Amino acid sequence: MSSPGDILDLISRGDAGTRAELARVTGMARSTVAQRVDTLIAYGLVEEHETGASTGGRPPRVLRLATERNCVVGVDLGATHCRVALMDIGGRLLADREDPLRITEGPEPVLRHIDDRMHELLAQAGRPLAAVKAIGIGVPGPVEFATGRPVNPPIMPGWHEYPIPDYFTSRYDLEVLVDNDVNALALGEVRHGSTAADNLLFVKIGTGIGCGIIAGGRLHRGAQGAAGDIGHIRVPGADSAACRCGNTGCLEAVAGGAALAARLTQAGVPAADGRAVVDLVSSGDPMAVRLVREAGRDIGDVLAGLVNFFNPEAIVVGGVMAAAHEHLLAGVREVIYQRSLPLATHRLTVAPTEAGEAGGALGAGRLAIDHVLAPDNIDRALAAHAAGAAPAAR
Amino acid sequence: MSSPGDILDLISRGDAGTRAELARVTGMARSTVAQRVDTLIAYGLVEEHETGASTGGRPPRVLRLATERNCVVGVDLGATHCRVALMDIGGRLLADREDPLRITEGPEPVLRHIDDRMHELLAQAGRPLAAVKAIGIGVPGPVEFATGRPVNPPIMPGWHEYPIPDYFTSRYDLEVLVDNDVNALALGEVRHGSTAADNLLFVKIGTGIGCGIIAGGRLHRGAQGAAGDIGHIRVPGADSAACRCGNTGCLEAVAGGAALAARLTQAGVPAADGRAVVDLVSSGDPMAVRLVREAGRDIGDVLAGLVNFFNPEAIVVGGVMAAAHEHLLAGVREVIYQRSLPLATHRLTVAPTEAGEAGGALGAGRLAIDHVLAPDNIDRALAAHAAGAAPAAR
DNA sequence: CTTACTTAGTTCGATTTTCGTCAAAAGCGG
DNA sequence: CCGCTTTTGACGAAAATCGAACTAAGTAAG
Repeated sequence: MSSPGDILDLISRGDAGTRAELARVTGMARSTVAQRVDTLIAYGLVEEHETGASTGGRPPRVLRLATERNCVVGVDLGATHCRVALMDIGGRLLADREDPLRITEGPEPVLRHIDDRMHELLAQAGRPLAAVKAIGIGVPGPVEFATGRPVNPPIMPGWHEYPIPDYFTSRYDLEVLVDNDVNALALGEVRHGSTAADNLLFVKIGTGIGCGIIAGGRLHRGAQGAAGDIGHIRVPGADSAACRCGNTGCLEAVAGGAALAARLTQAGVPAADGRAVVDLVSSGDPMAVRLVREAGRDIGDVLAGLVNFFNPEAIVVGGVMAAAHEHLLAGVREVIYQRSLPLATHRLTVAPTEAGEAGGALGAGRLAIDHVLAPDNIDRALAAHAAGAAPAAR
Repeated sequence: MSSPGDILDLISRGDAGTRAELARVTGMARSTVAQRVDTLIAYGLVEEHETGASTGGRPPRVLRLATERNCVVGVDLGATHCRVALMDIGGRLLADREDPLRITEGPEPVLRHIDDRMHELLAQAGRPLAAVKAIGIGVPGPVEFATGRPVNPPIMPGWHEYPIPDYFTSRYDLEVLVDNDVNALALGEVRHGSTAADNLLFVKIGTGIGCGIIAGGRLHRGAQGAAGDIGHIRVPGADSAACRCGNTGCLEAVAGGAALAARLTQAGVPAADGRAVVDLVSSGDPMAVRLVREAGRDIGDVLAGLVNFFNPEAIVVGGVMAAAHEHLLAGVREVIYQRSLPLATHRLTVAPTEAGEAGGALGAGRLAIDHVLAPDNIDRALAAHAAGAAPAAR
């Protein structure tokens, strides 16, 4: 028994593109499938496109997601930037834009900025506001996902407990998902990129270090939504490094972008931040290269433990520092393959992210898409639609 | 729309115990619920028991799992022991028995032993063989769960790729689930014990150290079924300890039962194995106490990292060494609360397991029960039953 | 160009499933 | 004993689903 939501799921995943195929895959009668499809078309989620290639008989009519009328907005909020992306529910990027923006300015100005950019992008892409079904936002700090409230975020003063979704839901008829930025990145990697993995770690190495976790095909957020905070795991042999968290020997204090910049500066090679370090590496500065490779080994040390514990099939590295991935990954791989168990590393891939600059925003958009297209939510929406339409028709 | 399987799920979880309650919970018509229940009763999975207490009107008839006719067998295989437990599908222990048995003897003798014990326990409990719907087996090594084949298990020579389920499925009409022993323990803790947690780590500290992972309410096995192998994570400041895995500084080489026994012996207090260490601790030997507490700190060091990464709501400690849990847990807690982030430790509980000696077998049994009662499997079984019965009746 | 064949989609009556109401059952309280 | 409440079973009504027949739209062979 497949509900309309399940049908839509098959269409959106590309598992079935025509009525006949849907009938074969679900095992339901063709007439029933046709009726389900009609419902979805009437509701505006599915469209009939061109007729496909014949396989010896009447050519099928291809079904597609109604990408013209259904979009989402993905937002990547960083400490000093804000990227907003407009995507259709097929996952295609329609338009995006990045601006410098200090998250420390507080919720209202930042959310107003997002709001403005959303309208700009909609105008640019020629889509109406009503086409936006959901907004996904990735923020650089812990969030209670269910309510969309940041929880004591270290680098987001003024955001603690702020109900981010309310800003938009009080103005527009759409849904808002707020999550940690690394979770968005991880989701984007498995659902948008080509890395098909049910168990994946997305390691973001920027100023700090964080990790998005896909466990059994689903995002793992942990009990308090604090999962993935690997920046403060202790690195063997680095007890002298003091971390902003108050402890010593944290991974972030050893291999984070800020830490590398500081160490490089101290060694006589001035570097303002992580990006500066990356630039030095690109230009072949031997000291910077050595430091980054060493950082890779430190990160690898922590990841080796996590590989034993979690047994992922892929580790994807992103973030500012990942731009220097040849040297960084060399160090990471070196230690992982040395320290992790053969069974766990046997088929493990360690690779840089394929998503570019817009990765975070695309991942956040994917979060929104997954929510909009979730079979349960579709069925609920259709039921509400039918209940609202039927009495009005009488 | 709740299928018969879902109905059974509600009954087995205790969420609804009468037809009226089921109707309220599922939102389906009472007549529909009654029909579903009839199906389950006819199939022999549910029984009507005594009438419950009236709440002012006709007293309801209480529905229960048909525990008389449906049992499972849970098996805990250790390096040197084999515990077999007979449970009903309600999770109640009917009979169990433990024998010394070297797993190195190889698959056939060991499985024959299990087979014999199963029949003994059945006779003892007065249940027919046909009542056994599934067997769950926890083994001390990595297993490909889907096929029930061990994968290069270090302490199980001769078991590599051996198809354990076949031994039983070729003889009897039942299903066999084989998993790592720590996974069984973890499952037993959340489903059998009182620790209700969607994200839990069960840390087994015996000769070696392993960890069962519950992520989002489900067992996390990882890509190769190798997840939870925390015994070979590197402990900061222990690089001198050589491990049997070939590396140095592994947790197991520092805090495992075998390592502790060796260190204690070296210090002039002879101890044969982990259990001997525990005995010494119980008798108040100061050296042993100090060592165990130190081991707790080392384990805590690794767990602190995993708490940051995984953000569980509970850590449960079991295994031989956990018998000395006052001192062990003191060390574990000490380091975790010092090194993990406040948000992650805020509501974290660290406690010894409540399951006793039979924990492993009970957990393995729970694995079998969960499989038997899984809504999808129930619906499949009912469909097959109906398809087989209907044509015969004509 | 026609004809046979194949596959896709639609229509509509038959069947099955589910619902909702009604009545009977079974206890409580006065 | 009688009204009240709650549970359960029964049965006709309503809805969902199926399946077969039919139409549509192509390919391939002669």
